[in-house]
Amino acid sequence: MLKKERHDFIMRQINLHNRVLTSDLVQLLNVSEDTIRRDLQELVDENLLYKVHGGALSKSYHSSFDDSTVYARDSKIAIGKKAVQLIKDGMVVLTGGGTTILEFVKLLPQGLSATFFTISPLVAVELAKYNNIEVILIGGLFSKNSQVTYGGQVITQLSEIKADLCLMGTSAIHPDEGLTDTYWEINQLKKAMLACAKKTAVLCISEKLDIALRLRVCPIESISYLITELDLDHESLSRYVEKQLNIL
Amino acid sequence: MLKKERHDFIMRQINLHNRVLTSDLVQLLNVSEDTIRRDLQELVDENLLYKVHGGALSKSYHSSFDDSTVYARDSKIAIGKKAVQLIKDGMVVLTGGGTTILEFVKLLPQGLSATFFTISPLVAVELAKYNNIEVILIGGLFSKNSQVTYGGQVITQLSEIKADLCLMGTSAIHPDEGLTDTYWEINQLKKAMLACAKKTAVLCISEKLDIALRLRVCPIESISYLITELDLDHESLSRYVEKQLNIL
DNA sequence: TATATTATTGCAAAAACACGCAAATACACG
DNA sequence: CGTGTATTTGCGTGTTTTTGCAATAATATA
Repeated sequence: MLKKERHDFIMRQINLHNRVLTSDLVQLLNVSEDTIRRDLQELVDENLLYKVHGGALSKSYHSSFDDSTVYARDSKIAIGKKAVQLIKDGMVVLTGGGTTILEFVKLLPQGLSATFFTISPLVAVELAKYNNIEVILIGGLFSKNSQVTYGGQVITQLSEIKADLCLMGTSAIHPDEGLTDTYWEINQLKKAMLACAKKTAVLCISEKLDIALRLRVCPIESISYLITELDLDHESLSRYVEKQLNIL
Repeated sequence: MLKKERHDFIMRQINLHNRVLTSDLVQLLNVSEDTIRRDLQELVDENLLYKVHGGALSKSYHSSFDDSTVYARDSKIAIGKKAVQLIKDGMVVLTGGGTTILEFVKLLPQGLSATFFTISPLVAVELAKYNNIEVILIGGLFSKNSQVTYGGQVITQLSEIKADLCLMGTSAIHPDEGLTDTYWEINQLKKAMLACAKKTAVLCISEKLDIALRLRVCPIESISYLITELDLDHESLSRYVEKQLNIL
């Protein structure tokens, strides 16, 4: 088996299970521990996974608890500031959940008059602090992990909305694979959100760039704006610039 | 399970419940006490939590004074404790919003398995901390004052629900006038909530007794339980006892 | 205060790791 | 084709990390 094949295999395992054990890979791929270790190290160097004692973890897995702490808050604020520029008086905006979106909401100008649909209770509460923003919370099953509403009812309601702009956080974005996700329900949800907005902005801290997970939400071309904390000319973004994406 | 995964698991528990017990973690993660203790120590070193005798506490728990600023919190906790007695496994419960309900939710037993419908985002977030509770957030326009969803869409959705018990806070209750309210929309909302539950419990701190406002929600007879922080034989309750109300 | 629970410390075994080295293989170029 | 170079892989060695155990100390709860 070629090295590249092993690497691909490892990445597939990672995206499938969010983690791999060195010992498992030794058995599955039938090579020595050292080889696996070297493979993992090389993948780390390519910024594709996260190495820990005993194996490796998906970079996006990282987010599961980071979301609830104030992880990378500065970056998120930087992203929020950029996102605010997209919002104009009178707009109808649809937002997802997550801490990045929450930071964005906190940065909105006080006088803004707009209509916000959201699937995140916390975002709704934060939006309610603005007098001239009308807030509509889209109801349904409430996800304990991602703290947003989801399920059939949400998707039905989304289909009745026509928004000017959809703002969503992301678990993974990749220049070729586009937006991807791990959970089926969240995947469906994001698709529905995309479908009901004229334009979509993806808020994404840089460490989630260049990651592809199991389920495809949409190709990169379906996204109108990509907002990261990086400068436009940062090399990590070059592959996205090529794709004609509007990058803030 | 990898060490990093354990750490993430612990942090998730901490962020969810604001605290963890060492002994619980030992069982959940199936490792020795020493390992858990070392894990906690490492997380302390990373400045992610506080360690105390018996377990650990969330850092943000200490810095957020939200709890202590709740008006008449002791009374509300007393009410919450009584209300918890009404909840049994397998129930379908509908709740309104407000700080009293929120305190009640925090007092639910960990293992409870039930379905909760709610119009309050904050209640939904709090309920999501219980693994075996299914949470359905009823969506619609979001009220900046009362922090609950309201309006036609909410009422439509409520009409499709059949709950065993409805728990609501109240702005005013009076032995002759029953439940009353000031705002038309909230009034409509409460009527709809009452209509879809077999029984209704009203959570009410004593200072809201014997008050009648402009708009009538329902006569006192439509209420199944009245829960206050007072003892059953307190004189303020005598007029309600006469009305055959179940008083806790 | 007495008792049970929880912490701390040091230790040892097992597992995982890093490093250098050498054999095998693939590649480049005259 | 032959020779020199680079890459890949596995092995041996010593080191580090992780984990559980036991003995002792500290702390809660009655």
